[in-house]
Amino acid sequence: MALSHAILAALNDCACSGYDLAKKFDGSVGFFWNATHQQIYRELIKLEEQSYIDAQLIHQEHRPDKKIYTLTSKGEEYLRSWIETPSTVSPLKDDLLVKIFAGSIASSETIVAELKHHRAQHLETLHTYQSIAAQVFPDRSQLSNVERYHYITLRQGIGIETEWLAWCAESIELLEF
Amino acid sequence: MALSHAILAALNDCACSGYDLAKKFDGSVGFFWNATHQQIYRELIKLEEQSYIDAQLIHQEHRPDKKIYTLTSKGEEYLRSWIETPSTVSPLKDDLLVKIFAGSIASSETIVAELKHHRAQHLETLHTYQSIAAQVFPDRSQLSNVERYHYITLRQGIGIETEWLAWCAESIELLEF
DNA sequence: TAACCCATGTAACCTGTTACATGATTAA
DNA sequence: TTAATCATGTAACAGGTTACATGGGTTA
Repeated sequence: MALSHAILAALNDCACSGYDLAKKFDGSVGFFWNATHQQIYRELIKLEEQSYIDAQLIHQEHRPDKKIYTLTSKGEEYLRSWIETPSTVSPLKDDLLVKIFAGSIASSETIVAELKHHRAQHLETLHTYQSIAAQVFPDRSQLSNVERYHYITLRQGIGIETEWLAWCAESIELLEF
Repeated sequence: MALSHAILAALNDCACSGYDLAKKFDGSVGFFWNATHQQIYRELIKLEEQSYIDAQLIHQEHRPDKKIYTLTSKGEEYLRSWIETPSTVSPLKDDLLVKIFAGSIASSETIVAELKHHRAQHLETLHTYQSIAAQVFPDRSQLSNVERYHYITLRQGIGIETEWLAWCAESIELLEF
């Protein structure tokens, strides 16, 4: 039931359509929870059946109609009670580490190339996070309550990506010399 | 098809039964790929059908019989070719970050308590990794090829857990004062 | 004598992925 | 005129979770 929580969290941030949500899941919430548009549409139907969200049909000229979803008070209560229930650390699923674990059956050049490839991806993600930090949180001493929480999640991304980069560099060195 | 790779990687490390694999997925490979025993048994059947692994039935007195699975050369080739195919960074799925993203609908005490709870879990994991490092890799200048790769994955765990701890501490401070 | 370990499995269900489908509008 | 954007959906399948089931052996 975790996709539902991510959707409710996104809708709590701002009411929007399934299509908008799908785009949000490519940024913001999507940085720590990924989902395709099909999953989102399916989940929205269930959430509406459970009265956690309300849909308002918006008729548009020259564009397909859309449904704007809003959290109901029941949905908000449900989100809050989930947040208040302690959880364990989310399990990892990481391809790169599986590859490196079995790395000895390939050549070290292959593994080093893959590490460099991942280093480039992490560097790009770090740059994305840093530019969001500069653009949406230029003044860290003046954060609203909502902003402070968003900023904390951004800091996590920046810290973790920085750590990945350091580890990639260290591992490449260990394998090249 | 990623569980299959994790199983092949585990079997490449050492031939074992489904039951042993399930235990391995609570440590070693399990640190970066989790799976239940039901998933493992189901996947083993498929891998055997595809001739990526071979089963040898071991009859035991006073204990249920068991099947020891070994990688075939076809399975090894398949694992190697997967490792040689570049992959993108694995997507995240993290409950805590979703909770914090929507943190403003709960009290800051709730969020701080959850951060402390997670900090304790990360500290425990870090200790686990550090004791493995001390016990299985006491002399880092004398690593075999296989050990070097395992050591690199352990270093990742140590680095990431350390970063999580730093982030938890920083976030708690931001919310408490 | 209760609980846990060894060892494997079935069944039902939920979640996630991929492909396909529609149809108008807008920018290159 | 080609591709992308807006907006929603169906269908089939793969992967993951939870509960249930068996039955002997060992440890507290």
